Amino acid sequence: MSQAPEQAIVGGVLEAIAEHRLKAGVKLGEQDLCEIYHCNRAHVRRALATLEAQKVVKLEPNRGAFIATPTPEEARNVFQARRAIELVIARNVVRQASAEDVARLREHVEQEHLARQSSDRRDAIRLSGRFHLILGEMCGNEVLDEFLNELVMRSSLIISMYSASQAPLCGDEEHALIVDAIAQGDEATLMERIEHHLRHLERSIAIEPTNASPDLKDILQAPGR
Amino acid sequence: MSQAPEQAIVGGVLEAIAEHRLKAGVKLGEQDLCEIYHCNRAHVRRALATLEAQKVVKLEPNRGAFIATPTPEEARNVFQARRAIELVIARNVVRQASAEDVARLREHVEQEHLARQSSDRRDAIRLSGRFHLILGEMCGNEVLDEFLNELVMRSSLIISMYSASQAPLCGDEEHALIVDAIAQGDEATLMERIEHHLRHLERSIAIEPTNASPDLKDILQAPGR
DNA sequence: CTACACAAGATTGTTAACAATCACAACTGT
DNA sequence: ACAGTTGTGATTGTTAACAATCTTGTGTAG
Repeated sequence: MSQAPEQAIVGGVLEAIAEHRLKAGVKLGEQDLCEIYHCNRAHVRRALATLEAQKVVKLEPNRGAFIATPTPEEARNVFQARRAIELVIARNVVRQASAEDVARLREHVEQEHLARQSSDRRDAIRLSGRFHLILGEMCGNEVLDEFLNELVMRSSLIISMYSASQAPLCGDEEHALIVDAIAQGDEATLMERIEHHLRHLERSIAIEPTNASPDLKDILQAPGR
Repeated sequence: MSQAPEQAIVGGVLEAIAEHRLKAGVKLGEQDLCEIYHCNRAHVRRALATLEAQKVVKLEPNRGAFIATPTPEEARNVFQARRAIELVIARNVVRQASAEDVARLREHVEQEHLARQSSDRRDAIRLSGRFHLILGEMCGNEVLDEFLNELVMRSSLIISMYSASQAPLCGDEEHALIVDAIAQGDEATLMERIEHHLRHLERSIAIEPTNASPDLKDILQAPGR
């Protein structure tokens, strides 16, 4: 089977969520997706099944597919799971990080800094979440990496749903401090910083759902695609 | 949309894996599944997409769907992830378990004991894995519970793939000792026992793939379905 | 103005048919 | 006997069409 259309749809939806272009509760109409991705409905329906298995989308019988809307309890569960996973990932990273790994992380933090200064908010959001995903890639355990990917995506939905104003970014210096601890091989400090960072992120989210129903075509066909 | 056929297929496959009736590498033909579950191919293809998203099945273009075959590295990653997840779950359980929870766990351990004595191996296997899933249900965090479900399922595949002889069950008394620690609210002991138990299970698996290609109809239409 | 009923269009659910690809058996040549 | 080629049937990939359900707009009554 050719999975190209399915992969394009799944990847496009996940990316739009990561960049906060696609919000919780938005309806993903089958025909809309067919037109956006130029494919047959069978591909769309399969991609939606995949997205549902990944907790990205909720399929409602006879009504269609909607981006998931996490409850407050689910939000708390996601952040607890994140702390569990990211602490293990961090431990793996600090134990095996090479000089190249550290340089890559520093480079990424620098890019975050530049994106903030250039007021490119979408880029800053993407890079902010991406920092955590790079740690997952480096930890040497693909299972943990996959879980982290799912948790970061679900965090994105939670953030876009429960942030009254603009989505909060990770603290300005917190990523840099995390990289410092990795570079120094200081496991205890690293764990503290990761825990502090994630609790800080969780506290920065107020429980206020925002409402939005933007144009699907604009979102999924973002500039640069 | 009516998800009944899709759910039946996904549930049936997962259950067959948990009971070691369905082994790593087995081909799941679309037409076979249509006949077994009396549904149209569209349902089968969607269920297979779901199973792939859950890492249960690997879809190969133009060749079909095969039960996943974890590599040795993946096996190690799964067990490391399991230790990370199950330790957090255990901590949650010991902090919030009620008297009813403890009674439920003791009842379950007793059932495991009876299944072992009655030589009902399939039941013993199912109950053995189920003990861990009950802890997940009790931990009050559905995200962790979902991850645990996936990890236990993948462990089942690893066990059925890498065990040269009969699938090892969890140690005879280890579950009972875990329940004791929960009953006594002894968090430190519980964590030790969980860690020891999981490392014991991991060590009991030899890296010897077994080969089998049994009849799909017999497996998915097990007695009692 | 509000509430209810009905109809029409939109959307999702389902199926069957055809196209494309692969696996395997049979045949041929060395 | 073994290796290579070809053909056939099986299986997967894809599409379109029809059925079923839902949503929305319009009309009517109070």
